[in-house]
Amino acid sequence: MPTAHIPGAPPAGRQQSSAAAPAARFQPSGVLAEELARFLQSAIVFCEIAPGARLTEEDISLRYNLSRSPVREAFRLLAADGLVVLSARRGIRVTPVSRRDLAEVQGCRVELEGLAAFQAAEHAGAADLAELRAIVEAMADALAVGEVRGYFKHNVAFTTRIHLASGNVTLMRLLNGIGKQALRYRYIAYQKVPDLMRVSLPGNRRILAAIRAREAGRAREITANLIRNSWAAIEPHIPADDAGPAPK
Amino acid sequence: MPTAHIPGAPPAGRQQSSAAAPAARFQPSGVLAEELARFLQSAIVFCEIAPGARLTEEDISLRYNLSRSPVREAFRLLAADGLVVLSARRGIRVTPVSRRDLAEVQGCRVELEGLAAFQAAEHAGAADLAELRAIVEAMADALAVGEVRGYFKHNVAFTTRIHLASGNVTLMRLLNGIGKQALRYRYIAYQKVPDLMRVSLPGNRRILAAIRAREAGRAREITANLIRNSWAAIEPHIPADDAGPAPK
DNA sequence: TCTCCGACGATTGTATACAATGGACAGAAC
DNA sequence: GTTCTGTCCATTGTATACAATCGTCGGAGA
Repeated sequence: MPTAHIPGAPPAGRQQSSAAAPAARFQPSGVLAEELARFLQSAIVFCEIAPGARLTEEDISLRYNLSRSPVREAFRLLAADGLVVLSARRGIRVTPVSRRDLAEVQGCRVELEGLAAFQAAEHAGAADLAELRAIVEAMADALAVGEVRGYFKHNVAFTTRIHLASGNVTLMRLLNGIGKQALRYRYIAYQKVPDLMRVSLPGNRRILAAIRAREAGRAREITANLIRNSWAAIEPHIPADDAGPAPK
Repeated sequence: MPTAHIPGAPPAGRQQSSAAAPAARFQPSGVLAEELARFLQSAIVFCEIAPGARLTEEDISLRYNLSRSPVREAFRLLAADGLVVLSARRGIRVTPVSRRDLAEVQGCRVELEGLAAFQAAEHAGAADLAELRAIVEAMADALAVGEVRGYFKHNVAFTTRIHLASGNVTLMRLLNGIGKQALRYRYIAYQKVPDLMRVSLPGNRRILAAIRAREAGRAREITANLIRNSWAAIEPHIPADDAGPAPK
């Protein structure tokens, strides 16, 4: 079975550094492995690489004209975030989506995002509050014009900013680890149920209000509820079980 | 500044595969990177490599007679678990311990371990319960003869088994990520405050009882309290702030 | 026709060589 | 004496070659 198609990549032929054929849309600036991991992560989150798709290290290294070292490292990074599954000498698979996985991810998120909101309410500084308010406004604007992807990105920024405001690096590390996986589901949600925006925006406004009022417990509750709501909205759009016959 | 001393390693001289000089106590059987990561992890958790110690990839590869590839990968694994901090071209440092870090780790653990206990109470099967009971007895035996390290290991096994019984792979992944870091603190705790065992054992018995009785909420509460207790017991034994003048 | 066995190929695991970068230190200029 | 600057070196980043392993597929035998 051939490996999966990957968008935004050169046509799989190795290319010289002539001006005519730029190195795809992947243009590394710093450390290759990290750049590549970010690039692939985005492709996976936005379902440009399908869940369950199969990849190989050599595949990617040929496609982007890199050596296998950084490619290999990039895949380890993605695996640590739960976005791909490595199996020795059997290739690499993009983690499939499933209701079971969704339940696990959201269940953990209820606790951790709740904790982040709680601690953000305790520790947020003026700069955090101002930034959060600005992001909420950007979300409102995106909602007004119906820009789903724009709303999604601002929503993610809002969440991330709350994590930051909590001042808890360990918590951020954990949320980062699970968050990548969650992002896929969140994106699917907004794609399939754009109306989720109408519920999400007021919810986020209330979270911000609770944080500003230093009502930590309330911030936690609202956050938890919002996640549970979106969870319920997403669930019907995820295949019921992983796959028919589990591929051995 | 020379790199840190590492116990259980050959005397830094490269050695041939003669029978006389076995390859240290590190004897890989499977994938080198993973084996090495496990080996180093244990050394870090048991403070055989000091917090804050400096290492380099080449250092380790010479010491254990490996190439840099698996060594590099092992360090990435450790970094993903928060046990070391990588900084490009400046070497690798074993993550220092600090009260702030302790607070973050334990704060997250309260939520996640609580969730694990909750779900374990919901889902544990007969095999899980039997195993948990056996482990508790082993802990009691270790306590009876005052074997701190033995008690510690069984205690870790108990926790891990609860994670498993929760049936939540994502949660296990998260707990695994933060757990490695927590292990250091837990080990320091039992070393400095052996009496912690006397509090811990009854607590664990009550957790098990709650799980057997399917009282999920109670299992969560007891777990959370136990963690908070040990947290309080550990704190005085950790240096108040990271270090005097933050080394830039 | 079914099963077992063996060879081959795909894919990752490991080793090694080379490149690039950033810090430390010595020396000169002020 | 202090500061700036340039060189050198330690250390990681990247490229490539080779080894090991597992699955697959075809063929032979029952």
